[in-house]
Amino acid sequence: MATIKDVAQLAGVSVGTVSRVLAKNETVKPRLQEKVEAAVRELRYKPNPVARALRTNRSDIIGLIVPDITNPFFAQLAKQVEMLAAGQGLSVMLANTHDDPAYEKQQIETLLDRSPLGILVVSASEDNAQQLATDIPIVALDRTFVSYPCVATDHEVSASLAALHLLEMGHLRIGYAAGPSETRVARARESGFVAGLTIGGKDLGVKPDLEILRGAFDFTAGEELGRIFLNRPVSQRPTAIATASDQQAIGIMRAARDLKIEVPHELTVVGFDDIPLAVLVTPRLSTIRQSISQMASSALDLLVQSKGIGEDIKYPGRLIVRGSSGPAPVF
Amino acid sequence: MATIKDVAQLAGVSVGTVSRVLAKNETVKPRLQEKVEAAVRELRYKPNPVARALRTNRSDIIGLIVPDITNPFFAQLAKQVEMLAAGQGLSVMLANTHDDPAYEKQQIETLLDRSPLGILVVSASEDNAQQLATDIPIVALDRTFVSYPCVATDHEVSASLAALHLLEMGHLRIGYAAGPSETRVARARESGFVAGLTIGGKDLGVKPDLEILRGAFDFTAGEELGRIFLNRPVSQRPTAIATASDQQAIGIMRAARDLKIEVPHELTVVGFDDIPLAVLVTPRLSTIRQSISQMASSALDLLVQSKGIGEDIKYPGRLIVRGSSGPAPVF
DNA sequence: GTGAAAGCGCTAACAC
DNA sequence: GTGTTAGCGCTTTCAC
Repeated sequence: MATIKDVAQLAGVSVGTVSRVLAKNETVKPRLQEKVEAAVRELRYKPNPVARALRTNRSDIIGLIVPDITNPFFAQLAKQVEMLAAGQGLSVMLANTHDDPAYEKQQIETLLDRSPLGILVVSASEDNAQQLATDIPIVALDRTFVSYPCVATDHEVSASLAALHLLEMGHLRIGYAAGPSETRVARARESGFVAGLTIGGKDLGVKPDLEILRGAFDFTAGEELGRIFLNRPVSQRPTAIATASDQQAIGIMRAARDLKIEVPHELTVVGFDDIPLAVLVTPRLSTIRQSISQMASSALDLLVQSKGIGEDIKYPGRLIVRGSSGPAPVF
Repeated sequence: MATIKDVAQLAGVSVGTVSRVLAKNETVKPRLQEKVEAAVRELRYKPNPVARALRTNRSDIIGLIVPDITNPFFAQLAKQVEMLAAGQGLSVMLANTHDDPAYEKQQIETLLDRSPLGILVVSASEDNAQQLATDIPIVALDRTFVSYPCVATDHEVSASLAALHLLEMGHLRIGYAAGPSETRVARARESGFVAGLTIGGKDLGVKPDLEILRGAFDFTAGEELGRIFLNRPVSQRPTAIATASDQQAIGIMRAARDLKIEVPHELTVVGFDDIPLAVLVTPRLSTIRQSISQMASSALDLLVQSKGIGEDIKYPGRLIVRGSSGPAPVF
């Protein structure tokens, strides 16, 4: 591999000059600049990122810490981050934390040792993580992390979209399958849904009935909640159920099928997340999709510009209407 | 951050000695060794990986190139690789190729510039990729890549497992939904299935009827193939269908439901891959699971030991029997 | 505006 | 056995 020295020699200039034209901005005479560029081309010279990193204490690597890359949401996030990063000549280092705060800390520290340009972390440690002693920019993604700027979905607003959707279709007996109230997201989605219902109801001059049940985010929990919601006389069961996750929603659809309740004619179901499975179930699931590419893009921007203590950024999700939602039945 | 110099000073030795105790194997007098170790602890010294990489031309980074991290199979692979790597103090750089050979080449070269310990690549360029000019070890994962050693599932053997399973349950009219014959895996799975049926049939002294239909790996193709297989008189339709992918299998189950054919009582379905969705459908899907952790582990070993031109390694998949397979119906 | 030279933190000869 | 030292390839003063 050719080094900067070879280039300097071939171009008949000093290494300093080569370095300057590589760094673009400096004031190098056009004549020399051309000679250097010619030499670079001829030798197919590419600066050694490792040497550069040693000298400048900063490499063109972005660290990405996620709980579990196997989770489709994080996988999508990772993909977007990697794509955007690659577009800027940056590489991505991936680390999983398995939702273990101690392991997360270790992973972050290992990464920090490599002097990355910055670190993006989807944190597992809800609150109790201590500030890192580093000047490497860190941005929290999806969930807050210590006091670093956080780029995330506005779960409140997003959930309220589902509420408005139900109201617009005339539903007045509504169920909400919430997530575990220990988690911040679950609480945010729940309160957003409630708020949306309240405000939307006022606007439309109606007063919807709301029943909230809580459970895990998963399929099984959804099925159980579904049975509770639906295993009662028609006049007492909700005509629409929104959930805190698509898995729950799919569980509820399963429960509905078992009880011979037809979706969407007798029951509307709206999920949250838009997981790949959402389009594979019948009917296809209406849901709220987070704006993953926007999040990735903003987070990366924050890092690259290393806007020290930036402000949190929140993006609303988008309502995706599919076959599982329809107008309220008239009994 | 403390440097090796600080440690040397505090321990009252030279940097060379410190470097030696850090490298473990050298012959350093126990007395000095202890002093150095004490100094390391006191200063919380951690060697700078960047400096080390510059000096040795090799870092403790593993490159991982996949077509698309969003694909659950690659995500699982990535997770395993990352976990195993982290256990050895190695970090993982992730890059997506979007199944584009040109982009893949670029991604590999970018990675190569960072002098990684080695690169794991799940290649998109089926055949036509040229050898890389580098002495950094490369191992192909899941699919062959140029002439580098390849760690993959033995698709033939794995598919034959499905065939034997069907025979053991007494099925004699069997359908196989193959993948697109342009892809190597599809061909391997198909021929493995056929071979399994032939050999197994001989062993059991039976001569099963086999009908093969081909289509894309996806859900929709499965549904179409399913309709062709199943939309005929009972006496002429297969009592069991194996597929080249779980998506196809799930499509077939959907087709069966539409035609009021009950799985597994009237029809056995066996997929391939064990995607997360496989346990969410009703009945749950019997399938062949690739041994992802074994693959990841072997591939990593090959890299770390940089067994130059090692041999290809193939692992058989494992049959996972679930609700979608049952004994052949007696008509 | 450009060249010379001093390191970034580390490893690996090479001396002793 | 241990210390000394010469770089790895680059950026960035500091002179001129």
